[in-house]
Amino acid sequence: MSEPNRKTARLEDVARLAQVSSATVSRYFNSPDVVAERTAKRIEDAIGRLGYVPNLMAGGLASNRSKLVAVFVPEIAHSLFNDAIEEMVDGLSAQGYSVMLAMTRANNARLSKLVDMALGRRVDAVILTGVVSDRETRDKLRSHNVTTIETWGLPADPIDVAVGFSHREVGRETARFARAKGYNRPFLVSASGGRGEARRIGFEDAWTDAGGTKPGGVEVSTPTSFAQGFEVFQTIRAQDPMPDLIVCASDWLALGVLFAAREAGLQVPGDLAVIGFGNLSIAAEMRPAITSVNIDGELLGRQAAEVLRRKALGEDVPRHTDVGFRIIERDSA
Amino acid sequence: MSEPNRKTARLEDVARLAQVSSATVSRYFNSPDVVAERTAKRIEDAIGRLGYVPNLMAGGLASNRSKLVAVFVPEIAHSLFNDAIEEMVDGLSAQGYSVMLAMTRANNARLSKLVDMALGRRVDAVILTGVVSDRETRDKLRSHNVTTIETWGLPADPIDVAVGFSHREVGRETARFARAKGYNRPFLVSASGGRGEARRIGFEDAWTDAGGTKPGGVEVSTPTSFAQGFEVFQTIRAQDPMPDLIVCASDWLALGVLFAAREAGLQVPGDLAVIGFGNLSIAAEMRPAITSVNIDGELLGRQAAEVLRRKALGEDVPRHTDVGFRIIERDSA
DNA sequence: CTTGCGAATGCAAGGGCTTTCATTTAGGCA
DNA sequence: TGCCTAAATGAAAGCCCTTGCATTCGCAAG
Repeated sequence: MSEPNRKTARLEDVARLAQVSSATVSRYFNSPDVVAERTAKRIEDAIGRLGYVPNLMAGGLASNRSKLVAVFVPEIAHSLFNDAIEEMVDGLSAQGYSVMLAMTRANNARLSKLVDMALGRRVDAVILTGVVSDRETRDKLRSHNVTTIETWGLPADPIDVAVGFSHREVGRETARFARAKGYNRPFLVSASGGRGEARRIGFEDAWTDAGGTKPGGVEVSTPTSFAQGFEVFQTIRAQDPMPDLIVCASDWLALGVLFAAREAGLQVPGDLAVIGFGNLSIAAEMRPAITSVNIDGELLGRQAAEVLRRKALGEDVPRHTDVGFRIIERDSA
Repeated sequence: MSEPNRKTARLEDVARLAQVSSATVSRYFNSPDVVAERTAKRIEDAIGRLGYVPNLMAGGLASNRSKLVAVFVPEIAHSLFNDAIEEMVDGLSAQGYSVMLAMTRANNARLSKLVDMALGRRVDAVILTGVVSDRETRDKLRSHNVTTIETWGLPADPIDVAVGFSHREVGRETARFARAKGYNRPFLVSASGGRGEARRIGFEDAWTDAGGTKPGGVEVSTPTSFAQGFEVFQTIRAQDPMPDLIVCASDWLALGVLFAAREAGLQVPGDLAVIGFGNLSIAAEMRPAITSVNIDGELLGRQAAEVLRRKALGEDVPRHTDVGFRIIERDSA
């Protein structure tokens, strides 16, 4: 930092200044406990004087470990995953991993290109969050033998390992909750795609198993939005008899429904109850606060990081890890 | 993909199979136009057969260009920047850059650590989006001589270059807009921190310059939220005379204010008008749709990518690029 | 003052690519 | 056919680290 170094400092420069070999400096970074304390001091000093920052590309090349993780998401602008991702990124950073974020835009051609980029950087792991992968991509990931963590869902046949929760079970549990709270005419606003359907089916199953009649519903396209909730309310309104509980595929939808309901002069939950999904912070902030399903993003991130750690040590890792979910009861249902 | 290769294929393996030197294969990837068509065909074929994916770490090491860009943001969960980031990531991907996303959590110690990580990976550029950097970090970025793009704001003395817009001018323009629309008693819900203040001051200046009396206001902490808007409405309500226009530091705030106003039985914009900032998609979806200030995230991303391109060619780049902004007039004001 | 042994360090061979410079090839023209 | 030039390709020297193995050091025990 103080030296007017023409080029960026290298390991060897540090070594020379600290009067050790570059191997020792390398060890200082990668296995500090093996370096004598006095030596470490000298090295630290040299690093500071030179403003040295290790070249992780060279390191990765030599060690064949990149300390890079690619996280794939469909999008970030209006994503339900953001909270979870945020916590996941935190967890990974804490373990020294850098995170490459890639947006697939629910587009398989893009996904494939981005996977190539990730593989090209020899990422230590690929994390797919709510991403639907096509056969080709799955094969590529498998054949390249990279740790792949599918998360959010909990697919029966994961590419490598899955850390998530059962959407089917979310549906079931929601039905039980609804029943316990005494609702009689639930209406499902479900999202298109495997996970949304799984929740719908789970709800329907548990509901009819418990003696209810198959609930009405409507399917909306992902990503779900506030506006969709707004619109859907018109459909709901037209039902006769009107439902007494709207189970939404996302908090955005719930917000829209709730808003439209209030505008129409309905009391929530008095005239119409609403349940969301995702537990976005706005669910808690809204008045009435929205009952929603929470996924523990932090736990998810920690488990993902844990999987990486164990894989790195060559340990066996279960193919499925269920992190569960929790219905957060608030005012709206 | 078909060959049972024990290790991942290397450039040399491709070269051997295609009966060319590895230099030629390298050229096939990096300057395709220089490779004869017949040769290219053979190489493509070999790549396909081996399922070869170039090792970007090795490439980066050799070329001293990583094709990696680090994007720093304070957070992603409830960020105003998400739309812009999304578009920026798209723009950079299109140019072959991978994006490393780092969250600073508005914490300088974290920022510093993350900057080290980025520098360690020898990123081609660092993009700071709405990130406030301390002196130490600025110095480090400067001394490491990495292209640094500060964006969202337009600081007077950027670390390297800035691509953004003037928050002061947003404030001014909003005041002009308010005046033109005939509002008389604006009230500012401003965000703490340099950018929020700049907008407030801009508004106040333009408003008083035009003969208005200094508008009332309240400052809220970032990140701004729906709940804050909700709360702030109570303060607004207590004003006598009540303001006729609430200028909010974010669409979240605007949404909260609007919601609270509706609950209180006020007509928007009849009894109370609201302006947001950020033009989140929910601003357009809301009923009444919220008048907001739009930043062209795509343009921002394109300009950032353009700066990288020109810097890479050794061209001079202006230290400031103003991408402007636009007030989107909708129903709420 | 040896000897032995673990702890600390050094040596040197890669890791997979890019790029400069040199060489070969192909094509056009006399 | 022969020569010249441009296009295409090849050879090899790095880029900056990590790590297995060899060596040295320091110190306790004999």
